[in-house]
This record gives sequence, structure tokens and C-alpha cells, in this order.
Amino acid sequence: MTKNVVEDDEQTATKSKSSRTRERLLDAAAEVLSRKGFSGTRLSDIAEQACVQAPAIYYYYPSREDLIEEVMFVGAAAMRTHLEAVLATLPSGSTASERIAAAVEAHLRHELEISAYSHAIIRNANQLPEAISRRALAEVSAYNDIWRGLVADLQASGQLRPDVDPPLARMLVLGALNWTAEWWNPDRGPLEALITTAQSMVLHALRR
Amino acid sequence: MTKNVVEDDEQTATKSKSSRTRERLLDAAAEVLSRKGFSGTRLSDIAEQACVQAPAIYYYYPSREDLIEEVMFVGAAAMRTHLEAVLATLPSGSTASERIAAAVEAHLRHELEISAYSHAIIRNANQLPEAISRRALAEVSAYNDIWRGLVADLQASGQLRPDVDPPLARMLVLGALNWTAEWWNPDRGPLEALITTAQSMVLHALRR
DNA sequence: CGACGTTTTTTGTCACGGTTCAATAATAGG
DNA sequence: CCTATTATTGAACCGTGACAAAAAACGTCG
Repeated sequence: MTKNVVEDDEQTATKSKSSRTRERLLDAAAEVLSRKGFSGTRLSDIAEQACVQAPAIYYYYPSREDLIEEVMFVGAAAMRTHLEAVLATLPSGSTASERIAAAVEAHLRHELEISAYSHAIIRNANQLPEAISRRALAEVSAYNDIWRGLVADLQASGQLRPDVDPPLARMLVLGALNWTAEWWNPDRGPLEALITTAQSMVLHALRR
Repeated sequence: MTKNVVEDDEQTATKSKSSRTRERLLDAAAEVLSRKGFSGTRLSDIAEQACVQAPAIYYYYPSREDLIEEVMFVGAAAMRTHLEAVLATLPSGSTASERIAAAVEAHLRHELEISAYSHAIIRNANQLPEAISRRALAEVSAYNDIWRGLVADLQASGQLRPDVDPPLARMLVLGALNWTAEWWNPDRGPLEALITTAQSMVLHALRR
């Protein structure tokens, strides 16, 4: 086990070699998980992706399930904190519409640029054993809460069209965004074009 | 093997027992596939769901992969023919908007009422070995073509908002619809409410 | 250089799941 | 009923993949 001192205290400027390997394994697991799904993710695939032998993984993680659980949690948490960070940078006088547009961009950028983790979560969150997805689902739930607030703000400002049910609308919008992981790739043009179109469609779908 | 005579010719009024078992297995496979994903789908689960022992499956299908391939193809084809059938019932003078609204309803009803097959396709289409998904993907592609036509009609009628790119818009809409399989259930209220909201949002997202 | 802590590989065990096959049960046709 | 065909099962085979244990390699510091 790596000395805890190094973990918590002043790490040697950059990360220790050990924790870099740990991270490489996590990245590799996310990558495989996003392509093959939970049951299709084999330790040997992860090992190959990370350029180690399979049993080496056990030096860093107690089991396959622990590793995958960590991927799910880290990925979900990153998604939430990224959205929070982006919203926090908006000027305080921002309108509900502006905040929603920013959230759309944040979601798409994070999903399509850091795609392995997001993709892994999106594809697997609902078909994992409860024990593995519990912590991740809590993050996803918090993520949803943020969006719930955004839609509520739009409604409070009187701009939400009256025939859209807020919870349904929120899930439909998030669905459109989540699903981009299944089909979008850089060959379809610049990410910015997708972001612009998505923002426009979302706002027109929600507003009067 | 069942006599081919029975297969192709006048079946004994209702289906033969053999083909009913075959169908029960297909349904069971769709159900398991939709919950567990490709690699997580075990023959023993399918067998249990269909109330037979695992080896019985081999009397009807040559291998696990053949069975799953059939689920994918049948499900995808059903989705496409259902949409075509619904569109065919519309009066000939229907507007592009009316046709799109009908397509949204058709998609959601089929996905959420015949959910096992649709869910299986939606979740697995993009993470299956090419050999297994080839025929299904051809159907999915045909399904996309129909939608491409619907959006093109809207554009031709001059009603498509100029800042939405048709291919991106189509995929965003289909994403919102596909994703409902991940979250919607009857506890969230009547399906009709979802359909109405989705139709309204889609049309407002696309039209001037 | 050499001893020690860290990291990685080698080797092996074990359970699980797809598949086969021979044997048996159900069923229909004469 | 009896027999031929259809349908299903139980037992066994076999490859694979998670995991354990121990040995080897690596690096570092005295």
C-alpha cells in the first residue's frame, strides 16, 4: 500500500507514480466500461488498456467491482461538480434562460470531451447491481436536482410554457443531451454547432 | 424440427405449440437483454424466464448469439413497421407538423408499451459485436430515414427554424424519445401526458 | 554494493456459463 | 393403444475470467 503520508500530505509536486498508475487503471476501466458495458468489462481488457498484467490491478483495487464502482462514482461526481462550477461563474444577474443555456453547454462539453466516464455512467447507471451504483446514483440525483432548480427558476420567471410538465420536460431535455453520447462524434462537425443547436432547441421547447 | 409445411402453409388456425415456445423464448431473451445488457444476458436467465431448462433453447436456436441477433432484428423491424403503419393511417392532406406529432406518439407508445424489445435495442444497438447487430442496424437506419423525411418535409414547408441543423435536430429529438425508456414508468402518470408534453416540446423546438 | 519497501509478473485454483449429447418424456397419427 | 416424431431434460465437457499466493523485478537509500 502506498504510504498514506504521500496521499494526504504534500505530494511530490506532481502525483506519485503509484497514484498515476491508479489513475491510469481508472481511466482504462472507464474506457472499457463505456464500450462493453458492465458484464462485458473484463479485467484483462482493462489491464491491456492500461499496459499492465491483469493481477496488477489487485495491488490498487480490492476487486473488479470496487474498481467499477469507483469509475461510476468519480464520473458522476465530476459531472455534477463541473455543472456547479460553470453555473457559479455566471454573473449574478443571469436570467434563467442564460443559466439553462450554460447548463446545456456544460453537459455536452463534459459528456463529449471527457467522454469515457460520462459514457460509462450514461450507459450503465440503470443496469448495475444496486451495490455498485448506489454512490454514483446519489451524485446523479444531485445533478438532477440542479436541473430541477433551473427549470423551476424558468417557471418562476413566468417564461415556462404552461403546457409543459416540469419533471417530464427536464427528463426529455436530459435525455436528448445524454443520448448524444450514442451518436455524436467529431466527424459530424464542430461540437460548437451541436451546442448551439441544442441550446436553441431546448429553449424553444421550454419557453413561451 | 417442425415440419416446414406448418411454418409456411396454413398454420393450424393459431400458432403451433412449437412456434409458441419459440416466441416465448424470444420474449424472454428480449426481457433479459433489456435489463442486463448483452454480456450480462445468460442462457440460464432466459430459460428461467421462459420456464424451461437452458439446453432446451438449443432445440429452437443454434446458439445464444443467434437468439440475441433475432431479438434485435425483430425488435428493430417492429419499431420501423409500426411507425410506417401509423404514418400510413394519416389523411393524405396531413401537414408536416401533424406527421411529426404522430411519429412522436408512435415512437413513445411502441417503446413504452412493448418495452422489452425496444428497450433491448435502444440499450444494446451500439455496443454489440457487428455480426449480431448488423441486420438490426439496417432496420434502425431505415427508421432514421423515415424521420429524416419528416424533418425534410417540415423544412420544405418553410416551417423549420433556420438555426437548427436538420440532422442534429433529428438525433436530439430521437435521443429525448429513446431515453424515456431509462426513466419513464407508469408511476409518473399517464403515458398520454408524456406524449402530449413531448409532442409540444418537439414541435416548439423545431418550428418557427 | 546490498538490504529493504514497493510494484509487477508468473503461476495456479476455482466457479461459472455456453454447449453437447444421450436419455427420457410428451404428443400426434395410424 | 402403439409407434414415430417432437420436445425437454440431466449430466458432463470445456474454455474463460476473477482472484490468490508467491516469486521476481525495480528502485531507493544507507
